[in-house]
Amino acid sequence: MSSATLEAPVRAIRIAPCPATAQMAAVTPLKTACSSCHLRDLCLPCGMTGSDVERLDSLMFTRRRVKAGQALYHEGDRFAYMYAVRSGTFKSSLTLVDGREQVSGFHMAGELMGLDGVAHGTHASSATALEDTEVCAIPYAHLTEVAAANSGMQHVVSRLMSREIVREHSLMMLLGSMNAEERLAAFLLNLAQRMKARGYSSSEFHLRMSRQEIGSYLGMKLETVSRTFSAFQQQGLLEVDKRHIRIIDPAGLTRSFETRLH
Amino acid sequence: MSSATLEAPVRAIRIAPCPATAQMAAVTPLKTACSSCHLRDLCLPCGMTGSDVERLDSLMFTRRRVKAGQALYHEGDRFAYMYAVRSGTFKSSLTLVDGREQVSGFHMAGELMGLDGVAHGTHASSATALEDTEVCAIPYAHLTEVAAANSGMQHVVSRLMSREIVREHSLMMLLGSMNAEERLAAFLLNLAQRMKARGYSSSEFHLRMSRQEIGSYLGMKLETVSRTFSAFQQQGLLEVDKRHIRIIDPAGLTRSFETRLH
DNA sequence: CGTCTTTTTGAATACTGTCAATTTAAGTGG
DNA sequence: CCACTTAAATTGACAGTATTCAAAAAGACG
Repeated sequence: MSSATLEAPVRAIRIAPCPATAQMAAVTPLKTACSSCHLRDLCLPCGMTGSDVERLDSLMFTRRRVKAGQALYHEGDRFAYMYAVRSGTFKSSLTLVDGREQVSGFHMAGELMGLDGVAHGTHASSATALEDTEVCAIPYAHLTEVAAANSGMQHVVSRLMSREIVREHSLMMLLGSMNAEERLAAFLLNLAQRMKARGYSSSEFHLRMSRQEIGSYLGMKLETVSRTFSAFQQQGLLEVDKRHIRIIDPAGLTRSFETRLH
Repeated sequence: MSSATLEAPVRAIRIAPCPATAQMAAVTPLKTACSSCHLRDLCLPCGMTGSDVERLDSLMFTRRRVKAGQALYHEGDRFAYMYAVRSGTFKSSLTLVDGREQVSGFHMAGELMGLDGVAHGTHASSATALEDTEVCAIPYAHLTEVAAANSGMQHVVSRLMSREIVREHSLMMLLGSMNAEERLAAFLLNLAQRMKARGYSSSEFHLRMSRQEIGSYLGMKLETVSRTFSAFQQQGLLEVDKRHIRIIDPAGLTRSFETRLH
């Protein structure tokens, strides 16, 4: 139940002009204006000016709820929307030839999903809610229309895509050159930083993903993830209770992947 | 010397309106029109119409030569150009905190580099020539100008960036879920396919990168790369003579990473 | 021709994966 | 509400794979 306190701030996000109920949202999707969104600083951090945001507002993005375990889109679906997470957590994943799942990312409030679909017009990965979630659906065609009339907006979209490329670079780095402890340490510190950016505690949080999903993302088996959590606990770096994490010694965690000896 | 025959077709690429000498190029950079470029089908495969290409031509990209071992740009350099490889091979890499190099990609004729710089206005990785090379320098500011006046062009740029994201997804997959043999097999088959798309033999080619660079890219040590080459040779899948590769049994290579048993 | 780099190969070690058993948590249905 | 089933997480023992250290051979280059 300790996770409830952590969830509270996310649940508190409400759109000023449309304080509708959840029931209404399920039937008639809410529209959301970026200018009044509590997440705008996270979502559009690429130097958007006030006038850019106003232009975005002309689109009034549709909100959509996705329940825990449900998919927002599937690998191969036609690409028409990109999505901004409003609340909750998603995973991106793709299915390997042998049927196993490969997790390629986790997405928290204010982060974007679906940009990999621009390339071929179909989503290259699936997005699945790890808890009850809410997203803004951004019609890509409309976005490019706005962008065509406004080069500033175009820059924003380009930067967002480039940011995704950079993000994946660093993950490749992680997968290519780190051992199990370093990978998990980097993962936890990254999560902590993102939690902090969202106003949560960076030292204590609840994992929304399973050991298996973490392992898939970090390129290791779920047993190794579990063992590494235990090792960190024995080293006095963490307290772990299933999915509840308390970081006791962040500097020690940082050292564990900066002090590369092998 | 066997590589000379492989290089010949690349060297043969000449721009129709400007058949200048290499010496001239070093002093007064040549300008290149996309419409007359032999690589246009590789470089702009995202559904560009004839009129789009004409608009691109108004920019007349500057050509630049980069000698083997030299950097086209460094990690941290201000981002102003993206680059299209005209001939030769590049590697993208970044420097880890401990000073080691992490290779994040290899780029052949017709492929783009530098898109990771859009995010923060500085290049997130370095690009180094693995042999004597030639690139088209594409001023990003001009490109966005053209794109602003032409939404079709904007789509092209967006698709190119998205394609980069998808490419990195598949590399992550590789790093996250494959063993040494599978990684090297996937790498070689990918190279073979790209050679074929450029009109070279897909069964016999010359590697432009060292075992160490391959290892860095694939997340394994150079010794393991070497051992895996030897293993493939013993299995009758390859003939390896240093950097000269002949693929004897492509189907066998494919099986080696499709028949995933672990 | 000597030096430096790259590549190959061997032997020992370390790490991660595999298999299996147990515990705990979370649903499900009577 | 409780027994039952299912899923998630932990832990141990062992096997397998990749890394490390070391040495030697083969080119590359001035």
